[in-house]
Amino acid sequence: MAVKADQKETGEGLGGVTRITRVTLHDAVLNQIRDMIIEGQLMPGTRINEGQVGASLGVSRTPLREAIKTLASEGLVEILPAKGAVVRRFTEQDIREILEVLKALEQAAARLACVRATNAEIKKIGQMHKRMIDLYATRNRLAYFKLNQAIHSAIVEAAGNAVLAQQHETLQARIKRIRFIGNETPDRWAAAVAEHEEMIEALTARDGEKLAEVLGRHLDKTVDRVRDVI
Amino acid sequence: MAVKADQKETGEGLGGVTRITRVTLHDAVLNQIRDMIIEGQLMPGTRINEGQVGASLGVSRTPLREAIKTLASEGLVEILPAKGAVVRRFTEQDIREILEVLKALEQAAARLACVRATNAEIKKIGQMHKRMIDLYATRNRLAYFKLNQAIHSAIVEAAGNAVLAQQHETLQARIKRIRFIGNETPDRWAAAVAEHEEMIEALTARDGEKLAEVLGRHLDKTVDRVRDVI
DNA sequence: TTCAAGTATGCTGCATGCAGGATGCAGGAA
DNA sequence: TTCCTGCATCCTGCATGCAGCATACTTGAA
Repeated sequence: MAVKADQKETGEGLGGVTRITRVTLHDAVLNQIRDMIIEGQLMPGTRINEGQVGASLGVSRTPLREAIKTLASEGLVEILPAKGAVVRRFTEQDIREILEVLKALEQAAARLACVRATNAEIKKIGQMHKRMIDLYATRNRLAYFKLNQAIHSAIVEAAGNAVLAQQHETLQARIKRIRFIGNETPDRWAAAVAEHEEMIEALTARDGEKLAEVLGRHLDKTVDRVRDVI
Repeated sequence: MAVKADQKETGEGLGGVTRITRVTLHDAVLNQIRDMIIEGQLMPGTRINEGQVGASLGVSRTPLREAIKTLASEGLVEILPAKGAVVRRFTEQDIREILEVLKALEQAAARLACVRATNAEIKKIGQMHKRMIDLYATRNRLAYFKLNQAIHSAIVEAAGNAVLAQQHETLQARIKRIRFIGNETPDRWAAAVAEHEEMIEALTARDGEKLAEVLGRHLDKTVDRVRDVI
């Protein structure tokens, strides 16, 4: 299974000509492994054997090692000197801390987004919300989950702060898997949807404080939602 | 000039025996280069020639490249495919965004610290503040600056959230250099000191909201303090 | 049978080799 | 003179080789 070099548009040259982008193996491997961890193909505690993983990706150890170092700095893997890298396992304390920071970031984003977001952005988020409600109605859990995360990311992006968005994305990646497998009881799920409803109202009204407050509640509850899957 | 392998205490074995720590070249190089960037030995825009830098550190290209990848994910260097790595240059927009996030993080830390910090921690921060005042009195700019940063970090650490502290540290590193060379006019410097005074009062009173408010003001002003050095 | 020491294997950490692309310079044409 | 093209050099990206440590196994003794 070779790594597929995904294209990425980085602006254009003359007359709409798409500039060709070189994707280094390092980058390709990095994204691949990150996805494998998030999607649960590499479970927490799994040793990453450089020889094996490299071979299975059709890549030598060098770019793989570079990718692992990056993943370590993103907090997704842990490097044990002279022993190798393992997919990081998070304690309940870790989760609480991550959610606490995510809360701070999203609340800051909320206040900024209510000031800076364009009407188009707000409208788009509202539409995402509507689609999410549909998915809730049909209990399409996977699609619901993805759109849910996308909404949170969209709010953060609407704050117009790339650094904030990037930090948020990195932290969110750490616990994405755990959030997904967290068991959503029917009433908790309903409550989450209701909170989202409030969020959209606050955003539409550009009420930053209100939006921050709802997001805070929303994330506080997340701790309970994932507690039993650690 | 060989890389010195700095020791790091990672808990202790039996009877206070310091456990020997293996420092990989990757780590040593990483810390070395990070310091070189922060201390201005590697200026923004500088190309990092793997051959040269590796030779000057007495290290082969492999661990150096791994370190560079990590620095890139920390946002201190930029990797241009097939061209190499350059020390990242920050625009005024970048600085504003970073400070905005630092503000969010420090404000969150402020509220948490006022709840969770031990009296000993608060006392210690108060003492650091007193020492800083002395340094201000003697206009010892370098020492003042370092202690100033240490105080901010101490407040964040007092929040008892390792993830928060780590994110803060990483972001702070990005603009440490710029903050240092930012020209502190006498009145702006005095204002900063006065704000610090307020901060310590709020912290001692465990008034999280007040502390968050002062920190917010403090960081808002920082944009002005560094604007002209970009 | 159990424990310990010695041995063997495997894997990581690092160095180095090699190919391909990027940069700079020289030479020629307009 | 200026611009373009071809060439030489340099450097990055990746693969691979090698040494040393960690772990597992084996053998022997209590």
